[in-house]
Amino acid sequence: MNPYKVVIVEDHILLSQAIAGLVNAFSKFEVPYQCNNGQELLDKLKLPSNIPDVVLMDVNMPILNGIETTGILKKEYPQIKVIALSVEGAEGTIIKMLKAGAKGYLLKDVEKEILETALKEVISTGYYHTKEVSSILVNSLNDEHSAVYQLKERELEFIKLVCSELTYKEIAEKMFLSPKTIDGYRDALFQKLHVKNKIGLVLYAIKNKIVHL
Amino acid sequence: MNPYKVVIVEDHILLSQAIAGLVNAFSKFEVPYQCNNGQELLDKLKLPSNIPDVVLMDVNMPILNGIETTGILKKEYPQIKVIALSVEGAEGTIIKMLKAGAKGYLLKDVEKEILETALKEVISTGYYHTKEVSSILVNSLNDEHSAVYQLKERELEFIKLVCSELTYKEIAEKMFLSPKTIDGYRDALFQKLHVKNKIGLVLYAIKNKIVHL
DNA sequence: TTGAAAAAGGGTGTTTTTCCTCTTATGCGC
DNA sequence: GCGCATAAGAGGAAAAACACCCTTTTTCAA
Repeated sequence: MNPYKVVIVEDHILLSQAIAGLVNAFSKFEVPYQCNNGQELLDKLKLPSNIPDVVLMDVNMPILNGIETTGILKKEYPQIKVIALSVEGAEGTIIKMLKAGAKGYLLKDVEKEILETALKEVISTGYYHTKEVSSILVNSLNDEHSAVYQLKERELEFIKLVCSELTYKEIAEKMFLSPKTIDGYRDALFQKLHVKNKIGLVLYAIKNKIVHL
Repeated sequence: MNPYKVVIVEDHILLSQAIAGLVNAFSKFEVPYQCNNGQELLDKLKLPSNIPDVVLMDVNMPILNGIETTGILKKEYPQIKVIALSVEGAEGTIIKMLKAGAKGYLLKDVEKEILETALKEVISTGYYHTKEVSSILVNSLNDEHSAVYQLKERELEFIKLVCSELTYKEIAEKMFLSPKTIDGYRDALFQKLHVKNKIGLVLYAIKNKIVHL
């Protein structure tokens, strides 16, 4: 039987090449090609012979990130199993990836044996999660960390503007809202996110990757 | 002639193993062992036969990080060439690593050919820097990004307190200073760091690892 | 279609932040 | 001892942030 095709989507080329080396060394798996970002993958997939069995997907990438890409794959190519591969263990990120359709989530500090197990499990059972990810999932079912999912588009926009050193007056202008409405956004978020002031909002935003540094 | 010994110090095991695979594939280089953090390396080095020619050093690691470890190596084992390997391109970090004694600084998104070149160059000429790192070095010689080194202990303490959602009044109490003196700290920092307000201060602190999330 | 909920806007007052200026101390070279 | 730079400390006022309580408009599902 032919080996399973595993495509790596990862912008850190060194890591990408290195993982490809590992996967090619596993029996039953091969890496036909690698991509630097989600858009490259989508371009490749237009040719049916390029469709892999598994995608090892980095989360943070330029142009088209792992979350967006996984979401598109789920719609367009549901037969492809996506395993997320990330340095980042932030709950928000993990949950976003899983919601987008990832079948597994590996932190980049796993050993190669785990990677091989994950590939085999995803092929045979359809999913694979490490203990760490499973426990994070359970913990975040209904605590304040999942609040990020209840934030509306407008609130996210607001938070991003707060993080760019603007005053509320300036934010009001940018969002075409009255300063009073902005007060409302602020007060609502303070309560929702359990923070005391602007600083707390900024810290929350950074921790939950609403803004990037 | 014997191949050069290259030790990888990296807490992300998958990446560590992957890089080891790459390096072992280079002619003239071999990886005798790998470490998960700086402390493991120092333990290993107590046995003279374990002393390598080059260390590929991650920057962010638990227990003993890359900057501290490099500093110790410079003193204790000056013959070992350290090449920093990091996902992070923050100027502050790069400068700290180079000050600590790193002979090269590679971002983890370099291609394996660059890694091989870097190893060869460091062995033969004593250093290797990519264009990116060189330009960062030049740019940061005398602009505001190097300001972090001019910050006094008290100012760092102040910034840390700002980042913990305290008001200036509360900070004044914690630092046993009048709120008006705190005003002075704040105004001085705004000017030094070219930020407009508290938010800017917080962002600066996070970017430059004065505080951690 | 109606009524509950969410979004937008408003008033008023307090607290905190920000900006500008000023004095006092401290050290340092001559 | 004298001038001079430099840092700590502080006053006053304006701006912004924060808190609390309110009304109108829109949305959307029962």
